[in-house]
Amino acid sequence: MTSKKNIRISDAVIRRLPRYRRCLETLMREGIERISSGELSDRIGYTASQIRQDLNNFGGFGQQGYGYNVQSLYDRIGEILGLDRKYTVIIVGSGNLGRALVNYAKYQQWGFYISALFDVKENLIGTTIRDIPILAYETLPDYLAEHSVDIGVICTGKTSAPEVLQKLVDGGVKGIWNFAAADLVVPKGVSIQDVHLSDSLSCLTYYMQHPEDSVR
Amino acid sequence: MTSKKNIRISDAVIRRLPRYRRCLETLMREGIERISSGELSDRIGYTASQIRQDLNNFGGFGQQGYGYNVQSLYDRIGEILGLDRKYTVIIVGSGNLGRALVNYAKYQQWGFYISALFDVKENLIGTTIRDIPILAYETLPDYLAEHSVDIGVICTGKTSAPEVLQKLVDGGVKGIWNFAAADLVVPKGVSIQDVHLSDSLSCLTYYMQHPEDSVR
DNA sequence: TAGATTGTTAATCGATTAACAATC
DNA sequence: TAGATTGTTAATCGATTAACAATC
Repeated sequence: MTSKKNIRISDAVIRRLPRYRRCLETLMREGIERISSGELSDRIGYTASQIRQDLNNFGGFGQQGYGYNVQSLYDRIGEILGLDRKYTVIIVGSGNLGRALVNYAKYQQWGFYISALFDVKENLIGTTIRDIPILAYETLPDYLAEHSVDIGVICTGKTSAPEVLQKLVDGGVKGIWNFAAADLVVPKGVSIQDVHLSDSLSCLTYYMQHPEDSVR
Repeated sequence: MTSKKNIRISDAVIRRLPRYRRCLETLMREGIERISSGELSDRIGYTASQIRQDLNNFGGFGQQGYGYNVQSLYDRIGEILGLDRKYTVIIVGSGNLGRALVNYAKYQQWGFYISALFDVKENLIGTTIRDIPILAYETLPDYLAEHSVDIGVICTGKTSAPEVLQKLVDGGVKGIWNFAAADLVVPKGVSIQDVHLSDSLSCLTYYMQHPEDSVR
C-alpha cells in the first residue's frame, strides 16, 4: 500500500491510524459491517472531514452513499501500517522493562517474534525468559551477522543507548524501538520510535497543574 | 509558574518541554552555564526561533546579549512541568508492566511515590514488590477514601480500563497514566496521558515500510 | 559603547475544517 | 431515481519560521 500521489504523509496522520484501527476492531466485535465518516467521528472524536482526508491520503476506501466497509477498512489500515507481515525482534537490556515486553505475549500474536534478549549481566546470560534466550551483549554483532533482525528494542539506560543503537544499525536492523531517555539520531533508511515514559509522565504533571490547557 | 497571558499553551509546546529539560540536564553535567537559543538549536534540532517562542510562552527566561542560564532554565522548566513537588501514585494491575514501573526506582528519586498496587489475583494480594503492598482491587474505593492519591496508573487490560478509570476518578484521583490500549474519556479537572505501546510499534512498522515519510 | 542575543511582531507554511460536486 | 455519503477543492485556523527592534 503506497500513498496515492507522491506526497509525504504527515506524522499527525500516521499517529491517528492505529486509533482508527482500534475503533474499527471494536466495531467488528460489535458486528457492525459498515460505517460513515460521520458515525466514526461520533465515536472517535475527530471530525468527519478529517477522517475522510486522512483516509484519502492512501486511496479511496469508501463508497459514496454507503460509507466504509468496516472489515475492509480495518484490513487496509493494517496493511498501511505494515501489520500484515511478520517481524523478528530482539531486545537489548533484560531489565524489568525488557522482561515486561517479552512477557506481553500479545506481541507474538500480532506477528512480532522476539528471538533473543541481550544483556551484560553475567548471571543472566544463558538463562531464558519464556524460552527466549538471554545472550551476552558482546555477541550482539555476531548474532546480527547470522540472523536477520527487523526490529531492535533498546531497553538499556540512556548512557549505553547510543552505543547499542550503533551496533544495531551496523548489524542491519532497520527499525528501532527506543525506551531509553536518550535523543538518538538514526541514519537514513533506519526508522526509530521513542517511548519516553518520563516525558509522558512530565506532560501528565504539567496538565495536572494546568488543567485549563487540556484539549477536549 | 503560570502562562504569561491567558493564552492556552498548545500540546506541541508542552511535549517539547521535557526534551528541553533533558538537553539542559546534559549541559549541566558538561559544566556549561549559559546557552543561547542558537546553540540549543544545534543540539536539539528545533529552530532557535521556535525555542524562543516556546520559552516565551511562560515568561522571559533569557537575557539579551547573554542567552539563557542553564541551571535556572532547567529549574524553571521543572517548575512549569510540575516536577518541583511530590506525587503519590498507585498502580492498578500488577502484571509485568506494573511491576516494571515499580522496579524502575528512578521514579522515587523524581518525587513519585508509589504507595500501593492493586490486583484481582488472589495469590498476589498480600504480597509486596519492593516493600510496596499489592492490595485487593475491590478495596480500591476504600483505599482512595482514606489516602490522598495524586496519580493512578492503569496497567490492566483494555476491557477493565474504563471501570478502573471510573473508580479512580470517583476516588478523587486527578491524574491518570494509562497503559491500557483503550481510548478513555476523563471528566473536566482530571488529566490523562496515554502510553499506547502498540500504537508506537505500529508507527514504527509504518515508517519501516515508508522511510521516505520520516521527518528528518 | 559595540556586539550579541533575546522577546515579539509579522510572514509563511502546513494542518484542519468547511463546502460541494461526483457518484454510488 | 432520490438520498446519502464520499472524494476533493477551497477556506480557515494554528503553528512554525523569519525578521528586527529592544536591551543586556
